[in-house]
Amino acid sequence: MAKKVKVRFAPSPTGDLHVGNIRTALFDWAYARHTGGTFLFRIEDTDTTRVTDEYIQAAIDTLKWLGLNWDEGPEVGGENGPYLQSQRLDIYAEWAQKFLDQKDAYHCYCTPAELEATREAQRAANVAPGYDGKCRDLSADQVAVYKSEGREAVIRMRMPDGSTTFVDEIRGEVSFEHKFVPDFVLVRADGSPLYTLAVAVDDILMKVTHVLRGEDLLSSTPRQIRVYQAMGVKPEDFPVFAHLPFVMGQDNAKLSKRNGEVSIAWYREQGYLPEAICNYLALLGWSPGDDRENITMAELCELFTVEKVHSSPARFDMKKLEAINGDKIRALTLDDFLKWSLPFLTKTGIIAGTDSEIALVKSALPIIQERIVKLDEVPQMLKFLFVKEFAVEVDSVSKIIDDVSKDVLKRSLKELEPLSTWNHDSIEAALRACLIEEMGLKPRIAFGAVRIATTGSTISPPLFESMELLGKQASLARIAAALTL
RNA sequence: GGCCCCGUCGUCUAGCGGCCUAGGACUCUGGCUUCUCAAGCCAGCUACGAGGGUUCGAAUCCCUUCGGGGCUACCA
Repeated sequence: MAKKVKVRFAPSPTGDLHVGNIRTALFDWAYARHTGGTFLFRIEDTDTTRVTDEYIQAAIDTLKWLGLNWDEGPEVGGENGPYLQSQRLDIYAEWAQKFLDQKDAYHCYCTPAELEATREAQRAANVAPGYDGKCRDLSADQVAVYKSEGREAVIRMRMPDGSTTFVDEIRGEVSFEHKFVPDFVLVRADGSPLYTLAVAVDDILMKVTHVLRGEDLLSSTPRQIRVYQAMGVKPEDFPVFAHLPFVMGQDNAKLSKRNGEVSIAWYREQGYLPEAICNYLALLGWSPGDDRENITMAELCELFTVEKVHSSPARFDMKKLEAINGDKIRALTLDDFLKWSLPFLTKTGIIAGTDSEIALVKSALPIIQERIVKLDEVPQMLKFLFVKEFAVEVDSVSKIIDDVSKDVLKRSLKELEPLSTWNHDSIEAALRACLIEEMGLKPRIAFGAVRIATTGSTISPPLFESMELLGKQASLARIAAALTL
């Protein structure tokens, strides 16, 4: 019987989680859910100079916001914790000592300057750069000399001769000659562990069965496998590796701050829905195999297999994300749309959040739902319903001060004033009768003037519905005011 | 430089030897609809990096080449 799948997402929060990280997290999560396995979330904070508590918290919040819930990890705990590597230092130290005792690893006293000089020479000589194994077999005397010089040692893993071959679930069999995989550092001179040590130890100790991660880690896999071997793990117990293709920016370089907005926090502020982000990201490097593109989280879990993941990198396309976000917004129920919209309305000060305001927003949302792509457009769309001191946009004023417009507005006022029933049907019937039929105007001319007068802009939600929501009193007052411009 | 990965429309992709005069989606262009903006509908543009093989037949298999990317840290 196959082992129960356990997939881990293990970011190193040296900044806000970005699009690439999230795509990896999404695939990890989807694979775990698809297989009925466990999704483990681990924080790789061994580089204390770059990881901050704020970034760690932000990573946790982002995953939660996206709905990528984890079964083991920060906040939820689990039997293989702790899940912050900074809290597991003693574990790594123990293993490092064991490797030392087994002679799989050794102390290296070379200074950074010496290592740099070696690399320079190798480069100049056109040979593979990397540690030359100088400290592999130091005698006690030599060690004593180094120590007397005040040198501090790092712990290096000894790479034996030969090669490492493993099967990558996405790329097939991959092989590395050890002469191109130099002895690597496990523990810094200050005693702190490096990624190379911590990642391998944790994946084994936390019983991870599948490692789905970015392809930048592909060439570090032989090192990871070397640590498994030193730990005494049998090959059949190694995790399965699958290296996901990159998400690239417009300029065909790995996505970074330079080539586009990559922080998920930014997308959140712009009004993208988590489901849209996940749907779009799912399509970057993966497809269900048919023409389906609108995929829910539940469907993703059902359909996701590593087999369908690409081996080639994908370019991030904001336009397509926007299109999907628009689709997702249109598919929202009214209550959900309201829930997502409210924060944008209050944040911009359009509404304070009173019950009556919320009720008006709720009745107005249906008429804007199909005309926005992002939630941050909601305030602009509904502003006219809430502004205390209404004014026509400066650019639009000139369009309603001509004689025709004045006539339209005067006539509208006269026709609307006696209306006893104020709804979009009655408003439309009244305005059509007088402006289109009697005055013989083109609808876009006639209604355009009324639109500017009542909503303040040439662009608005449907006019009659807008006027209904605005109310008779305010509508008429605005038309009257427009006549004085 | 060395090692490794990758290569279908502008972009994301379908395709796993004949169903391909290469399908879908986004973008773009034109049109329809229309009270603005959208949405919706219709149409159009545009791709198998190149060169060799293998085969009756190749986007699909092999080789070479070109191009892109990653790694080459006491980062991850």
